[in-house]
Amino acid sequence: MRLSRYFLPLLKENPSEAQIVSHRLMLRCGMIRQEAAGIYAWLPLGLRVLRKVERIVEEEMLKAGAVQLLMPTLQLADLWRESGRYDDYGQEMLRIKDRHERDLLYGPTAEEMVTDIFRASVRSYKDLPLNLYQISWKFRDEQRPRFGVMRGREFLMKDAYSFDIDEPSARKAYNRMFVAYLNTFSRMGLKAVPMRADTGPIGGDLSHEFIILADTGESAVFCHKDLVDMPAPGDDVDWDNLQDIFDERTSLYAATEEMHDEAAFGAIPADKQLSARGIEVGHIFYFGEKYSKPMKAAVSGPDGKDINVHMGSYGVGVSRLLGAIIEASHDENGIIWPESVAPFDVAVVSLRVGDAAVDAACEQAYKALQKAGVDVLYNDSDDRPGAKFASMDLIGIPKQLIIGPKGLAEGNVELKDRATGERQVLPLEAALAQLTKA
RNA sequence: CGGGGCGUAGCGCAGCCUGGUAGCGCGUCUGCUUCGGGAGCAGAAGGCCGGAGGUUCGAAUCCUCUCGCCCCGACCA
Repeated sequence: MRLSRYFLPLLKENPSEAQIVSHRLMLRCGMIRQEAAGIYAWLPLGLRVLRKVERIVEEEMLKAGAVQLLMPTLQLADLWRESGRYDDYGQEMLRIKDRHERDLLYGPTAEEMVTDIFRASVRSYKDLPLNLYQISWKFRDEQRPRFGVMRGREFLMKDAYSFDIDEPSARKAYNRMFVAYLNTFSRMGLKAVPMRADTGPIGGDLSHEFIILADTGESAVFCHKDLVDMPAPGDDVDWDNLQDIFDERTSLYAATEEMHDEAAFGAIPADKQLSARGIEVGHIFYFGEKYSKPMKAAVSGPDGKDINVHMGSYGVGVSRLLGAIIEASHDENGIIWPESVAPFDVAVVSLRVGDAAVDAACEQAYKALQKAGVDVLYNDSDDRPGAKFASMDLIGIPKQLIIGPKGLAEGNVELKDRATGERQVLPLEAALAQLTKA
């Protein structure tokens, strides 16, 4: 992508409404634009990151055996009357009437609809276990949206729903999501700690929140310090037998404020007690027959009798994750994107647009990187060098290939690492070899 | 939903108290000179001062009502 043909509306000054660093940086980088309280347009740079985060979520869901579908954002109220939640949900649910005066709602979640889809097509226990998920826009009419995409009213959520024949099988499904979540967040450079959590209006009796520790987090959390740096389990696991991993991660104390037990926390050795704030990026629930029973989602068991399916649901705040990643990875100059979610892998920075040698070297680099499948942003704007350095640092591209007349005269370019600040001076070919070898 | 604050140029703000031709910085456009960490000079464009009523000869400024946004709490992925 040539910057001169791109849409990247950077802000030099901090917008006054943005209080936390991720919100400020997302606005300054031209990733998002607020259209109403808690409602944002995703500008090209923000959308690129959102898509990369989505892709990681999709890949990890696939490994865990979940199947992607896409349900409508508008749902019929009648479906929610079946489960009883139409009246329970309150004003957070955006209610709409169509031209025939039918009650609709903009989905804040989709347990009812996925259960409806399930019960229409699945009749036999032999089709289980099943996990259906989607990544789609949700709307919750929050009383007080804030902090940019961290608490929007409209937000992108991955929501998965598991269907099993009985509780032991459902717990295995729960464990698969538990492990998939640890791997997902780890790939984004985040340290997520699973914590015992309240189930809220989703219902049920087993629930964990995945928390990123950050001073700007909205929740007060308490946990054993050893959980924070515990590495993710990775892909090389037995997906049908994850109980040991689950037990390892849940035997140490970790709870959100609502579930906090001061006595149990106090029993942790003092130097291992961690009381902090956190950002909730994922939340998983097991709730058994809460929906399958009232909505009559049953399958025939081995003995021919109908059995209500045992369900769980599993959410990841995809748009919120962008805020969490930035909170976890930035410095005074801007965002430091982990390579896995960076909007571009490499920025080719021309220090003298119009200089024949510089232009030729930049074009050569741009084409070679594109050909190698590298996401490259070619900064061919006629800004002065200082302005380019500042803006490329601001938007946090992991590698900057800096090409200017002085270096070229000696046969060299400069390769800069955004995270470490480390710079190498080397010939263009060597730099390209490094950038394309991965 | 309780409490507080703010709406003036794309962004950040001053002007309002004490009514009298709407300003500053950044950005944008033109030209010239520049060019390795947010350049300099010269010129230019851009605002029904959130909206509606009212008071007044005259309202960004005073009064009333509205809409929107932000912050603190309560609530929530």
